[in-house]
Amino acid sequence: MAAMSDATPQPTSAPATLVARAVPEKVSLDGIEDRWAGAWQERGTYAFDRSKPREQVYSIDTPPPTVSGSLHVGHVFSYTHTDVVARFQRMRGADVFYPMGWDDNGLPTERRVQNYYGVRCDPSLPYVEGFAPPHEGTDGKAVKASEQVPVSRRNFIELCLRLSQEDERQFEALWRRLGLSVDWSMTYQTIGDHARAVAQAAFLRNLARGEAYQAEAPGLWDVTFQTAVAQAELEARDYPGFFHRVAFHRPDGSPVHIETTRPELLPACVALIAHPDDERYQHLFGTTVTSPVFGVELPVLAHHLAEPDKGAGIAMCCTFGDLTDVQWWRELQLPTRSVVGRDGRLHRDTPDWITSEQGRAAYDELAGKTTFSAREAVVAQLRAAGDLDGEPTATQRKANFYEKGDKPLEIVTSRQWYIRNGGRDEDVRAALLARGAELDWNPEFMRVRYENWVGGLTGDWLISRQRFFGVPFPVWYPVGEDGEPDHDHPLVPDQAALPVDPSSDVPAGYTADQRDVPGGFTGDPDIMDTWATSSLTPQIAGGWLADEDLFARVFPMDLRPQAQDIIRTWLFSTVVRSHLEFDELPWRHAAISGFILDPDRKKMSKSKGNVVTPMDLLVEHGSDAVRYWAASAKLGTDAAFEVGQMKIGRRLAIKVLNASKFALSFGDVELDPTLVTNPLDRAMLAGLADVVDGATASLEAYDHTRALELTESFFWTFCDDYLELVKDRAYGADGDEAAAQSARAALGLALDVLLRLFAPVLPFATEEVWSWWRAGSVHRQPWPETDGLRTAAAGADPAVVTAAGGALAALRKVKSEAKVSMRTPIVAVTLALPAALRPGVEAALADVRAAGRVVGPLELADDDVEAPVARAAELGEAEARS
RNA sequence: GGGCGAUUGGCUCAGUGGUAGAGCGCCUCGUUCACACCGAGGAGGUCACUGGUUCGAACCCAGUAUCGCCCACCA
Repeated sequence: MAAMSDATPQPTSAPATLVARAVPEKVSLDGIEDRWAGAWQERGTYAFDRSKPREQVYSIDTPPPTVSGSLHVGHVFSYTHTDVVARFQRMRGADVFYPMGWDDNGLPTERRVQNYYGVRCDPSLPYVEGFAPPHEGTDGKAVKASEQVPVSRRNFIELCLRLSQEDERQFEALWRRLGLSVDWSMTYQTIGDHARAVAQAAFLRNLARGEAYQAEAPGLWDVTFQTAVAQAELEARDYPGFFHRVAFHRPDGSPVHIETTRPELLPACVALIAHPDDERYQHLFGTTVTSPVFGVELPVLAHHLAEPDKGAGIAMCCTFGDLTDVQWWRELQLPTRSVVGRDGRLHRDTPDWITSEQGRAAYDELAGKTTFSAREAVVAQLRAAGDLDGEPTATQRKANFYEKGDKPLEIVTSRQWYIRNGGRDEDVRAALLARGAELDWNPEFMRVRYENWVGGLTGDWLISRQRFFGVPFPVWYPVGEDGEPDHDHPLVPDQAALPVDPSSDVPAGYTADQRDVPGGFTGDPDIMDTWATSSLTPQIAGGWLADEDLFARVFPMDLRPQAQDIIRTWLFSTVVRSHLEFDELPWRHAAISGFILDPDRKKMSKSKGNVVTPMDLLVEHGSDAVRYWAASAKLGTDAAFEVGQMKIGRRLAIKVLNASKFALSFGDVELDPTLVTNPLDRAMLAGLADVVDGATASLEAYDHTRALELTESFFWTFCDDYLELVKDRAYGADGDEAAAQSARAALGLALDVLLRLFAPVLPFATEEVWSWWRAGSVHRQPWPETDGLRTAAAGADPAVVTAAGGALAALRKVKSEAKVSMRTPIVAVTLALPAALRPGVEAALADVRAAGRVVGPLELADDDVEAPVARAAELGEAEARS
C-alpha cells in the first residue's frame, strides 16, 4: 500500500490505475471499530492544524457532557449529528476544530465526590498537601453526610479532577468507538485551572464594565441546598395544597375574608390587596384591617395585578410568598416583614412588628418550625380564634422548584451577584434579541424559543450560589473597624493571578493574619453558578487569555450543537457573555437536536428504566448502524429509539462492503473518465453527479437526513439495477473490451464518490473499503465534486438508468410471477414501454438482455403503460449449474 | 392562558399546489460464482377532523381535536 497521503487522484486530470489486490475474500464488520479507531488515533487523522487562519477553520463549541452522570442514547444521537457536520466540513477542506470538554463543575459532581471519597467541601479549611481521602469508591453506597470529612476547596477540586479522569476515560472510549472525529489532544474540564481562570477573568471584566453587580434583594431560594436559584433553573411543578379562607377584621370587628394556601405566612403579611376596579372592595381601599391571631394592623390597597376572580378576589401580601408579592412590595413601597429563614424555618426571634401579647405568644409557637409544621400550627390557631371560615379545601397549585430540588422555593432577601442580561434593561434585551435574529438556527423554528425566553425575562441573571464547590468569586472586601465588610468596594486580583480562591488566597496589600478581623479583609464566600462557567465554553475551549493565537483562529466559532431544553440556559447565557465581552455572537450556526423518545412516545429517562447503555448498543449493532439511526433523524425533531432503524443501518454498512468488493472484482480499476463510453454508464454517473449536488447542498444547510436519503436511495438503485445490468459486460462476457473498460471505470468512479458521500455517516465501513484500494484515509479526502462526473457522463440523461432498471424489473416480474429462478432464460418477450422510456431502454438494450437473461427475440412496443411491462414471455429451462 | 412542533399504509418516517412514497413488518417466490446480516415480486393508506381559497390541496388559509415540548399561572 502506498504511504498515507491526503492527495486524491483527480479523475479528470490524473487517471490512475488502481489494483484491487487487497480486497478480502470474505468481508465483515467484525472488529472494524477497534481497528479504525486505533488507526485514526495513531495516524492523527483528525488532528487540528493550528497553523491555519480563521477563514480556513471550522470550529465547534462541543457540549461538555457531565462526567459524573452517565451517557445515554440521547448523547449518542446528538453527538453523532455534530460529528457528521465535522466530517463533512473536514472533507470540504476546512481545518476542523473539534475539541471535547468534560463538565465536572456543579452539583452532580459535588455529590459524587462526596459519596465516592467521603469528603465534603469546606472553604474555611486550609489546603492539605498530599491529602488522602478516607474512602476510595462507593462500595455501592454513599458515605453518610455525618461521616464525611471536611476538606479545603482546593483539595475538593483536586479530588473532583481525579475522579473525573476515570469517567473521562470511559466517555472517551465510548466516543472513540462511536467514531467521533474529535481531536483528543484538545480536551478541557469545566472545573480545571484554565476554566476557573477564564470564568473569573470574564467575571472581573464584567464587573469592571459594570455588567456584573451585586444587590440585596428578595430572590428565589432553595431551602434544601441553601442557595439562591436563577430564573433559568426554575421548574413549575404541581404541588398539592389547601385553600384556607381566613378572616381579617375591620376596626368595627366585621370580617374581610381572604383565601390563602400559605397561612403560615400570616405573620409576614404587610397588606391586603384587591384590584382597583373591584366593586366589592372599593369601600376598603385606604382603610386598615387587623390580621387574625397576630393582631397586626395592615392597609388595604389597590393594585392591578390583583385578580378579582382568583380566590376571594382580595389577597394578602406577605414578604414574601410569591413573585407577585415581590412586585407589590416593590411598587407599593411596603415594609419588609420576613419570617422564613434560609433554612426554610420560621425565624426564632419573635418579629418586632407583632406587638400584642397574644400575637407574640402565637408566634412563639411557630418559631423555628418548618413552613410545613408552622402551617399546621397557624391553622390550629386560626381555628381556635374562630377566624378560619369553613374547612380548608384541597387544591392543586403550581409551585416553583429548583430543577434539582424537591421542596418548593421560598423567597428570601439576600445579597447576590448578577449579570445584566436584559431582564431589567430594554436596550440590552433588544440587543440580545437582535443577536438571536443574527444566529443561523437549525432548525429555524427553535429561534422562537430563544425569543420567548429573552422576551419573558423578569430580572437580571443571578450568578452567585451559596455553595462550596465551584468557581469562587475572585473578590475580597475590606473589613471596617466595626467588623463589617464593605461590599461597595470589592478588592480584585490581577488577571495574571487567576484562578484565585479568596477563601485561602490573600488580596494584594494584605497579609493572611488580617483575614476576617476589623481593619482587615474577608473573602467573598460564594461560588458562581455552573452556567456562569458553561456560558464560556467557546472561550475555554478556544484558549481565550491563555493562548490568544489559537483563540484568534477559532473564535467566533462556527457551530454550537446542543439540545433543545437548554436554549434558555446554555445557549442564551453563552450569547450574553460573548455579546458583553466581544460585542458579537459566539458562533454563526446553532444545531439543535431533539430528544429520544421511547416506544411509548415518552422522553427517555432513567427513572423509567428504559435507558439502554450506549456501549451495549454499539457492540450489538455496530457503530455505523447506530450512527445511521441517529443521522436518519432531522435536527430539532424528537426521534424514536428504533432498533429496527439500526438494523437497516447495519445492512447498509454490510452492503457497502459487499457492493464495493463486487465493483472491484472485475480486474484493474482505472479512474479514467475518458474510458466511460457506454450510455448506461454515463447515465449512471450523471445521476450520481445530481446526488452529489443535492447531498452537498443539504449538508451545507445542516440537513444531514436529506443528504443521507439521497445517497442511500441512489446506492440501492446502483446495487439492485446498475450492478446487475453491467455485471456481464464488466466481466467482458461479450468480448467487447472497450465496453468492459467503460463499465469498470464507471464502477470505480462511482465507488470513489459513493464512499466519500457515505463517509460522514458510516466512517468505519467506508474507511474499511477505502483501505482495500486507495491510499490514506477516506476522511481526509476532498468532498466529491461533480466536474469529473459530469465530464465522464458527457451530458447523458440519468433517466437511462431508470428506463433500463424499469425494463429489468419487468423481466424479473415475469419470472417472479411464474415462480421460477431469476436465472431462468427468457426465450422470447415483448416489452411494452411508455414512449418516453424507449430511448433509454434502447440505449442499454444489450445490458438489459444480459441482466434479464433474454436469449431470444426481445421486441420493444410503445404502449400506454406507466412502467415497462413484459408480455408474451416464453421462459426457457433453468440453466444447469456448472 | 400564550407559543412552537407533530398528526401520512401495522411500525418508523420522507413528501411546501398537479393522478399518494420509502424502509421495516407482512404475503409469494427464488437464491448460496458481491451480499441468508441475501435477492425478486406483491398486498396494504378517503394523508387527524371541519370549513375555505384554487381548474386542482397531504401541502395554502381559518377553526377543532389529540400528542409532545417551551413559557406564564403559587391569593
